Amino acid sequence: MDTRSAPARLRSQASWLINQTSITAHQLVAGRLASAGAHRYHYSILAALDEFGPGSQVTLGRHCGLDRSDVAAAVTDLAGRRLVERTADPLDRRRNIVRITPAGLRQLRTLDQIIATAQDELLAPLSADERRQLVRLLTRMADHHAPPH
Amino acid sequence: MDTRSAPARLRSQASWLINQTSITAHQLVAGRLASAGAHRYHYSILAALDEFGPGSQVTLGRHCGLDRSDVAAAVTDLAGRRLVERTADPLDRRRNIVRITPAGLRQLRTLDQIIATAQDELLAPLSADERRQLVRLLTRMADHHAPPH
DNA sequence: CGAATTTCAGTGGAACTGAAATTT
DNA sequence: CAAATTTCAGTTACACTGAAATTC
Repeated sequence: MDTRSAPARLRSQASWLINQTSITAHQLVAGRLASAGAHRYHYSILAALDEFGPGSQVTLGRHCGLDRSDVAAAVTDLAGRRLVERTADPLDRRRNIVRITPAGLRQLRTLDQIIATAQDELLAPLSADERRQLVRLLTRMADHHAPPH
Repeated sequence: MDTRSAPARLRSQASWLINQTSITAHQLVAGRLASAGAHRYHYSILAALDEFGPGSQVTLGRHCGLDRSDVAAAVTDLAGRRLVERTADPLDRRRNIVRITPAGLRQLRTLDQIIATAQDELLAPLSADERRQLVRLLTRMADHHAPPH
């Protein structure tokens, strides 16, 4: 594809531009994470556990916008690598309590670096000021379309 | 998901924001197109045929960033609905020449309206000035990451 | 021959749905 | 009983790949 020769109709549509950029972003981020044996979901979950502390899988999913099923699968994967621990909640035995391990914290730091590099690649054509503007505008859109809390 | 309560790490990353916004955009656009019995690929192809005139499937794919296989399937679909015509190129019989029909043009006008409405919904939280800024920044990114032509 | 085009079959990740099992 | 949580099986759309058939 050469987006520069796309129909003007598409080139001027926010949804199309966002989608094209999302494909590029995904290729950059997922590609780099894959070479570290990691997955996009893994990073989100480790980040949420680090920032908010241990929590149930439903809570995790709400925090990072992941589906319950995908959280279950990702947590199983992460637990197998000893990056998180999954224990039954003694106060409510329907729930699992998921917590990050020291190894998980170390992995999170590594992934932070990897992802920062990908961001830089993605935002290469923008100045520091423009990057802040873009993040500001996208944040407003994401917040606006988020369900009421 | 409530993106407002996502980890700060994710909320500040351009790639994550773009991805979340892309999901929203896709839901808005694809949902509305579906109620008109249409598909995202269909709109791209009709728009390219309208703007650039008849062309081969490879050309179509290059113009709107679609894979050769997806173009083949979409053109078969569109031809079945008589929105495009597919004829063999007499000068190079490896090629198909795809052209938009009058019915295809009418459908394109309809889809234009549908998609414009979705854009408005997507960009609701932004002022007219901010919408232009966003499109400008995304265009720069898309162009920068496009392959050399 | 090599290269380009179309077409089909299929892969893999992503977002999501339905339903069962368990517990509150 | 209804509601919440986890888990599994499966679905759909999407981006992409490999390979065959045809033609240049």
